[in-house]
Amino acid sequence: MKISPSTQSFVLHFGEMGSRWGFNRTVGQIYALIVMNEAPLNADDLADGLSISRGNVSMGIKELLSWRLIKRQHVPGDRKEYFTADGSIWDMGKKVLEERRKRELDPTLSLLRDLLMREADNENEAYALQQMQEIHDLLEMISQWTEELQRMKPESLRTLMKLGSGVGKVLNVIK
Amino acid sequence: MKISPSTQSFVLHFGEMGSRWGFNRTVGQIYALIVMNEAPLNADDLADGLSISRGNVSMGIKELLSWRLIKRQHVPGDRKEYFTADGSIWDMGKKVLEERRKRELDPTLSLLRDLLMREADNENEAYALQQMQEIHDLLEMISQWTEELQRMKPESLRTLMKLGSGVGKVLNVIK
DNA sequence: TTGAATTTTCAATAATTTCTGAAAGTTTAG
DNA sequence: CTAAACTTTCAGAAATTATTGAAAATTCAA
Repeated sequence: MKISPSTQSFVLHFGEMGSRWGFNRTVGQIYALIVMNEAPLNADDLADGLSISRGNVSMGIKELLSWRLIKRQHVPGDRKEYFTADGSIWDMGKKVLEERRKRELDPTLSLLRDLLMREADNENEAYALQQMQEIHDLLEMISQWTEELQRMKPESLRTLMKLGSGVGKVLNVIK
Repeated sequence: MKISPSTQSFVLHFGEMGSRWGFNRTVGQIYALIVMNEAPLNADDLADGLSISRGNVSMGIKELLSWRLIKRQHVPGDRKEYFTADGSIWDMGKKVLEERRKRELDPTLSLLRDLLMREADNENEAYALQQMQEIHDLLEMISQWTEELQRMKPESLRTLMKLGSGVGKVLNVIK
């Protein structure tokens, strides 16, 4: 397992960022290393490459499998388990969004809907409920957009990417 | 500072979620409490209401001011400093997105651009660079959409919200 | 000015999260 | 079957992050 300097930099950086996307530094690094390698990697490659314990790798792999970001891959003639990225970069984006929707957005929406069933019995509470309603509507919209992205084909994505700063035009079409 | 049960539930939940949005539990709770109250609150209200120390409130306020999510408000006849939410719920969403873009997306894009300047001197590295390019393009697109949302007027937002599940139609217009 | 009211800072401590590595569990070649 | 190869688990240790509260700094009324 030799790691090129640029992969090294990327892996380290991705680890730091990972914590913002719902998994910890090590999990982020493991994923980055797998994504940067076309060839499947095994747990020892990962432990060596990242200088972390074998047990830590096992936990990380479990987590990444639960996000469906990596998949097991059998390498003929080797008894070890190997792993590769599950899907394209675009798939990665979709899965992270989807998973976060399930873990964060849905529970919050569910709580808000509960709270919004209640009647306000004073002015302060009325204000609070009104604010909750606005938050609910905003999150609901984000949730719907997220769902929509899931259904989007990679071709549409490519068109969307090429739009570049023309992205604004699309939103203007709406009104 | 009496807190209604529904506000209480919301504040606690928002605190937990807050950690996903770039600030910690306490900061999330402070913000939620301020948002739920039309009347400005002072540091003691917050410390009491959330059962946290005065020092912790001070740190939290500093953080929220740096995100421009709350603003100081002078209450005539009182020497204490008071705080209210800075902007609408929609503004809150925009600010959080914008701040995260600056803190997370921009540094990552900058690193990727650096790394992508290099020449691959073997097949593995070529593959890694290709993956980095795709990640770059995806993040660049997200960054542009985020920027676009900043410029969007609240009226367009309202239209967008009303679209509901019709959101998909809009994306189809693109291709 | 002065000093009481208020806010901020920050070292010490507490709470939480992550990581290790040995032991237990599982799989498979022979 | 057996045992070596490999993986997973998990209790304790280490590292990180959050919180307190007393002291220092600031603000402002008198």
